[in-house]
Amino acid sequence: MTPELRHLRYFVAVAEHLSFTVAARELHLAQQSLSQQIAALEHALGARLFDRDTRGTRLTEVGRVFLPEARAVLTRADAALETARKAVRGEIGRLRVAFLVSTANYMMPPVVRAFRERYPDVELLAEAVGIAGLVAGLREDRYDAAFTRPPLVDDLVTATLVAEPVCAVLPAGHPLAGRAGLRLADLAGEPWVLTPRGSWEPWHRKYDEDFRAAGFEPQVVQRADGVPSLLGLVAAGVGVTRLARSAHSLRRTGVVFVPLAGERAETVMAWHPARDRQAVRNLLDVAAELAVSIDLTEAG
Amino acid sequence: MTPELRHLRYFVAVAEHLSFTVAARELHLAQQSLSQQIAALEHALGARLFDRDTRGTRLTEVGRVFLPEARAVLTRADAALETARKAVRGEIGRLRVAFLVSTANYMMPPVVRAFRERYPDVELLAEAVGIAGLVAGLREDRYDAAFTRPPLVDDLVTATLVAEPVCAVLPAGHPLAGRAGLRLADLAGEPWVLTPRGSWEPWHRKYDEDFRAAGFEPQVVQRADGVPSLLGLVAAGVGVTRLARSAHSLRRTGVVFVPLAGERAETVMAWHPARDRQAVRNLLDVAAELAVSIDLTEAG
DNA sequence: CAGCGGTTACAGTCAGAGCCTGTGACCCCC
DNA sequence: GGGGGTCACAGGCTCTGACTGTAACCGCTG
Repeated sequence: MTPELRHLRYFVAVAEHLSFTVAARELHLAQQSLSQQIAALEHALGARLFDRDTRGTRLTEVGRVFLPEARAVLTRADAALETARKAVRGEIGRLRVAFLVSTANYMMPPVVRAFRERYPDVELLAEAVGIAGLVAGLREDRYDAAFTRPPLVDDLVTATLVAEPVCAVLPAGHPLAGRAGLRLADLAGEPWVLTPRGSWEPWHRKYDEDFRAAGFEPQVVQRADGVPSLLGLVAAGVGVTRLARSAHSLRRTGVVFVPLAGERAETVMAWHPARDRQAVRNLLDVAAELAVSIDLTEAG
Repeated sequence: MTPELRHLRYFVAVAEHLSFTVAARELHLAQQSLSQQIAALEHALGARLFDRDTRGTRLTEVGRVFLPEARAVLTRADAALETARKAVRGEIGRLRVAFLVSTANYMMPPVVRAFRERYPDVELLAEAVGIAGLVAGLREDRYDAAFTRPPLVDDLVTATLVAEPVCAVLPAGHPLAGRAGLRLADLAGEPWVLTPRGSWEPWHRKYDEDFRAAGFEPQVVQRADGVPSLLGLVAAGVGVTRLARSAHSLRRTGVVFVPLAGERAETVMAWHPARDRQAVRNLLDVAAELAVSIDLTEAG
């Protein structure tokens, strides 16, 4: 027989009470069963742990030596289980989070900061990536969660955190730059600067729908990847584009942001349903809490 | 269910091989049984430890956190068992040893030194005590072993270590002091200095026999407890006495030791048979080894 | 594309471990 | 001397931790 934690628990209980009867009562089992298990432990160790006769129970020298050892093992085991439970609650471990580059500027700092404060024992790995890498990373278990923009794909779960106005982005001095608001149709005749079609299919399908609903097909004079590039081209007067208002924080000169009626850009947290761990839930909770308490899209 | 060491062993094995099948082979059990036990452990923790499908097994985040914990518990448990085994072998623990005051001067230093060297992790408590306290201490479990002189009592076990000549102790200048050897009968007419009759019955019964065998009853002019007192009285010319040769080391001036024909004084190790631990055996071995390698009675 | 070798999971069965109750021997104290 | 305390022994029950047999699934290979 090889000793189990049960034997150590029994041994410590008997050693603490120096009585099989009392220890058995505490352990909620019969004195006979306790005697049996202690005997088995003694057999495994090759020595008696207690001197016992009709007038009581005393530790032998081996028992005296073994008692602190047994206690230490039990304490260590308890600690191990407690650590495991903490991991289950998502209070310890590692969390790999991707931030879509175009949302990273305003989402990453407050989210990372708040999460680290709330869960200091979780190793949070934050990374800013493009949309394709983000989705692939979630699917292939390189990220546990991601902050990004919809629409994505069916096999990922998302939760909406914030919605902000979508704006027409015009060069400073553009005839429409002074308006308080615009409809997408107002920009039908403008030259457009957009991202390459291949960047992320679901987005471009939605763009196509939006323009069709506004009754025109945009005349694309230039395609460029990344919000800073688009803003640069707009500032240079190459054309106009359409971005979430939070993008304004990336470039304040040479461009004007005018809200487009009825359009909203959402920021969501996304994750793979098969890897729905508590730590991911905790991250969502922290981010959602943050979203109601401060305007994340203004923070950048 | 509360996790046992078995579950941790199984978990570590699966985590190390990342395969239930291979781990089961190593653990000498069926894959199904292993799966069952891991499932039980996961149920107890409230979370899966492995992501498993038909193409393999991977640790979950909780599993990654728990693995070093489980290893630590198993390591601690192994250490505890190893410590227990050392205690069984008498290589660790506490040993309470009594030395009869009249043998302590030559026995205690070499025995304690040799034992400490051989068993550095055993806490050796050495004490010099009178014969009555020594026997009572062995019987009442205050000492684990004792070095003393026979005869003792039936309920204690003894092992002889050394035998030395018994000497007549005479004042310097006594007519017989120049002799190379004496018989007890030669001292029939002398005034005697002896220990009080009450000090230890078995000894005095033997003295009585010795004197009866020598054909006289000693004329006791003074009784005094302890070898130094006897030596002092002999040196003062009050009378003669009879002591083991090793007592000479306690007083070199004013007294002369003359061997008595045929008489030997033994030094024994004594212990209680009910407390016959390995550590006691080890002490006996060390002392016996010492006895053959050096003349303990001369060492003092 | 079918078959084979690999994975784990599910279902049913069995032996034994661990627990129970009943009983006995012994010691101490009133 | 009896009552209350100790622990040990014996016999029986239950459930757990094994086993075997089977199925579902994936990916490689011929």
